[in-house]
Amino acid sequence: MPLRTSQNESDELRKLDLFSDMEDVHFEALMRGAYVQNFPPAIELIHEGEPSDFLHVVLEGSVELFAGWNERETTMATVRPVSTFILAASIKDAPYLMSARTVEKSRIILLPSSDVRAIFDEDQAFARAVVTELAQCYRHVVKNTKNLKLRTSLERLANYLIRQSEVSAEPTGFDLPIEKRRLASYLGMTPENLSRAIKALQPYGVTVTGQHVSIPDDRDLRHLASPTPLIDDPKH
Amino acid sequence: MPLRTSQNESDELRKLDLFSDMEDVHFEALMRGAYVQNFPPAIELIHEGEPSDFLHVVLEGSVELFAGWNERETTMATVRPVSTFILAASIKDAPYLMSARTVEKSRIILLPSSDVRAIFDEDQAFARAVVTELAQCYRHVVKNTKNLKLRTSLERLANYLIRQSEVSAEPTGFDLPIEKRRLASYLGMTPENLSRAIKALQPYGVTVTGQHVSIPDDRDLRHLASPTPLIDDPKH
DNA sequence: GAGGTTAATTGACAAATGTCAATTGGGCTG
DNA sequence: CAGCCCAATTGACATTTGTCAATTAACCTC
Repeated sequence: MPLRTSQNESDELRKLDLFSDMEDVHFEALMRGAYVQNFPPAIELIHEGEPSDFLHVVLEGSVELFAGWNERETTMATVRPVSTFILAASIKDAPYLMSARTVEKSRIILLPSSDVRAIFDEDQAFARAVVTELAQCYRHVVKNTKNLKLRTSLERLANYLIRQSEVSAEPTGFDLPIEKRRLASYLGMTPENLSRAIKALQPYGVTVTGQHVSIPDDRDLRHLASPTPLIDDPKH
Repeated sequence: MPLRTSQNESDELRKLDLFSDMEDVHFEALMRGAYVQNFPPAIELIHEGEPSDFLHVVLEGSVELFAGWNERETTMATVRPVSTFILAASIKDAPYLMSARTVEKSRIILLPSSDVRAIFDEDQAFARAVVTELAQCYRHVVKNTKNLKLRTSLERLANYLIRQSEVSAEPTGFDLPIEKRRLASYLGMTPENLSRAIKALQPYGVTVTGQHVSIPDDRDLRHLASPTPLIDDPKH
């Protein structure tokens, strides 16, 4: 049963760059039309090809964006709190190019796309924030394309691990944020190949135990990986 | 030597969706600050990692967008008249993620990015057109990623040829719009592999002679390719 | 703690694709 | 028209990655 958002949840949403500069009256109108819902794992929230009736925001849990073709499927991204996904389809009233399903129990806000578009037409600050968000999404996917076309699967894994290590900034290592079979799919390889690639990175200082990764000395790994902000840094 | 744009060229630019709803006074201001220049083939217009000082518009000729990493290079897109490229970097004042070079002799308009951003802040219709353009660019790259991850190189070529055949709508076939080695790179394979893939498609009704492609009966090809608008249709 | 289920690893082999070099074809210039 | 240069094709082989199946590991429920 869909519920209205609590004050706390509205505040969480307000903090997002996308909504933070929106006029109060517009934000309140958006919240009045919003639903919040809990979903169990493995529930498909949207399906590629369908019209985008809502703009979704992940408040808790996580959501996998994936795409399929001819019985094949690939993971395109994982969405974590607090963030939206597939803004482009909502804003332009175009069909979804990707599907989405919950990875774990998740709490999602659904904002009617028609409300979002109406405010977009009225609120200049929101329009600008939409542009920023779309530009960032676009740049992110361009980097992903470069990663896929320019690097082998071993190089993609190496760079991924370096990136995650930098983000966690823990000297004892970090936990992979998703299951290995999904990580494999995201990186454009099979689970078997990921397993072999993880093993192949051991001589470069990488130790993986279950979900835990530690890289006490990453110099060799960095030499193999050759990270560049033009591919690997989401903020660049 | 950079020249100012002629009335004819301004008119060409005005016709673009990106600029067509811009207020006259803003468009005129943009044109006053614009340069137009002829470039011979193989000239690098922009380099990845560099700041985006100009928004470029291709009036004549063609421009290849490409990216490199560790001595490797890949073709990301080909830009034809009349259109812009890499709007996201200009609008957000971010470094270019791709380089661009002329494929043939080309006539390019250069619009100072600072002028573009200033008008973006002022002109609501232009801001909306920017959103449309960015959403389209984003969706295009997502389809490209799906193509790369979900399909083999043979399938990518098959779908590319079907797409080009539909666009040309000529019963006698069409000419490939770019050189084969660049097409190979764009589709994510080596020139040798493209050559073999072209050969492998002959039993499916594909005949290639130099740049000319004819597909008198495309039923078998379509069966192999399984085209879908969610990957292959730029307007979907 | 046992049993069941799913994820991950491993082995063996197949397929797809890349690399390198030689040859052929096409286009351009003098 | 000849010569040169570059694009494309082809052959042989290497590498990367996928597929399939078996085994092991991990997690969850009763």
